[in-house]
Amino acid sequence: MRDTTSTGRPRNRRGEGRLLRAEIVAAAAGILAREGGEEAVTLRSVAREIGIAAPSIYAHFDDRQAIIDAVVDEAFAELHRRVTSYDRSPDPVHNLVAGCMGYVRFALEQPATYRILFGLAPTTPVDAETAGRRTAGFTALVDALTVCVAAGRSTSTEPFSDSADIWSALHGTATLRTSRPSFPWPPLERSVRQLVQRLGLIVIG
Amino acid sequence: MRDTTSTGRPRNRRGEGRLLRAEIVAAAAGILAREGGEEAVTLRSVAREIGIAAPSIYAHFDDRQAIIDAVVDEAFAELHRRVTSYDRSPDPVHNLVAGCMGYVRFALEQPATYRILFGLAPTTPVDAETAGRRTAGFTALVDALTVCVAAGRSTSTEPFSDSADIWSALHGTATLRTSRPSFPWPPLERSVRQLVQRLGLIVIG
DNA sequence: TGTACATCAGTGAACGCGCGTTCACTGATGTAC
DNA sequence: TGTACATCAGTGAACGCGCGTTCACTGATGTAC
Repeated sequence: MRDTTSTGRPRNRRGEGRLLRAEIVAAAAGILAREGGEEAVTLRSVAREIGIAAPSIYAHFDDRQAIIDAVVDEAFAELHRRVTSYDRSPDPVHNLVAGCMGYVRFALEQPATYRILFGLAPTTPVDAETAGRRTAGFTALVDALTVCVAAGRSTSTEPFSDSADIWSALHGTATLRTSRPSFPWPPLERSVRQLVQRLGLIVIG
Repeated sequence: MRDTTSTGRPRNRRGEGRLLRAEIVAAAAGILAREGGEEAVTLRSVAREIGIAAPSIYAHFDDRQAIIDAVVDEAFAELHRRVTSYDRSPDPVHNLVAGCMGYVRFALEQPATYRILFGLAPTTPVDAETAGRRTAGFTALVDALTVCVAAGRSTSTEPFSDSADIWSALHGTATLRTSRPSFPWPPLERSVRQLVQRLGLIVIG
């Protein structure tokens, strides 16, 4: 395994050096998803993937952790999309379940990516704006449950706490299935629907 | 940081070489719990902790992974104790909740240890006996819910599937709280009691 | 009771590996005059 | 239109580190005779 390739990629034109930054983040995200763990994302593995020399990365990132941070930011944005991109229904319960399904599906389809979001306590302290972006998914969940309460479709008296429990249950559903793929799990849709209905105190409409 | 210490531990007496095996497992478990990640358990860190030379470990373990495996086995046994060691009550719902609380408390008190049990898919294939020991906790949960059904305290018609969902929810409750310690979580007991009651279809007795 | 010897419980030095990071550099390309 | 030069987008070699693992070894201790 060589660090460099003779048939290397062509260098970017003048003024287009920033393009490499995006390539680095994309390569890191790819390695993470493919190899299954953050530790596989090294400066050298990223450089190898793109076909550049390892030190070239320092023009765009302070250190290895800065690459990971960029991947994390992108992944949070993608997760938020998955939680909020569904066809709106007049039925608020349907919308709530759809958002939750989006969450769980993301976590199951991209387990390694999901794991760097919620698998460990964040090592780097984050500013308020970043923290906001990182809890946007949860906020959407609370909102969706509150709409159900307002529409008389949930008897929850504490939507925030009940949403926190739903979030925990969704998180556990996705991660435990990832961890124990050969366990005889109930069908995913059944579990998610039931978790939401029972923990969200949904009444049949 | 040196590999060896001049004030090393005294070597074991003849015939007591196996004692070192237990010391190695205990040291590895300690490093794991203290450092928070499996990757901190290296042959050298374990040797340093005990005060032996790194190659001495090879008399007791084939390789690094074998140490981890031994720690995992011990941790599963400990988890099973935590799930089943509570004062039995005539109330089957109380027993069910007590077992679940034991599970979640173990996961919250020893997050790194819990993570090597359920944080990733097992890398080493396991024999049937080992697999059985590793699902003993879940079996206890199904049994406890089944007792509730028999006593008319649960209306669950699918205790196995509902137990799987409870397990997922407990897993998520513990791991997400570990991952997001500064989130305004509801009190732990409230969440666990409510997860069990709602997902287990518990009726007020 | 004395002694040669086998065995046990380790040690110490060395290896090759991939890693993050530093450093001095190179060669193409755009620009000022 | 030509040319000197600054800048940009990287490169290549090297560093020290901790790691897993191999190897030949050592010194205390129990045991056979």
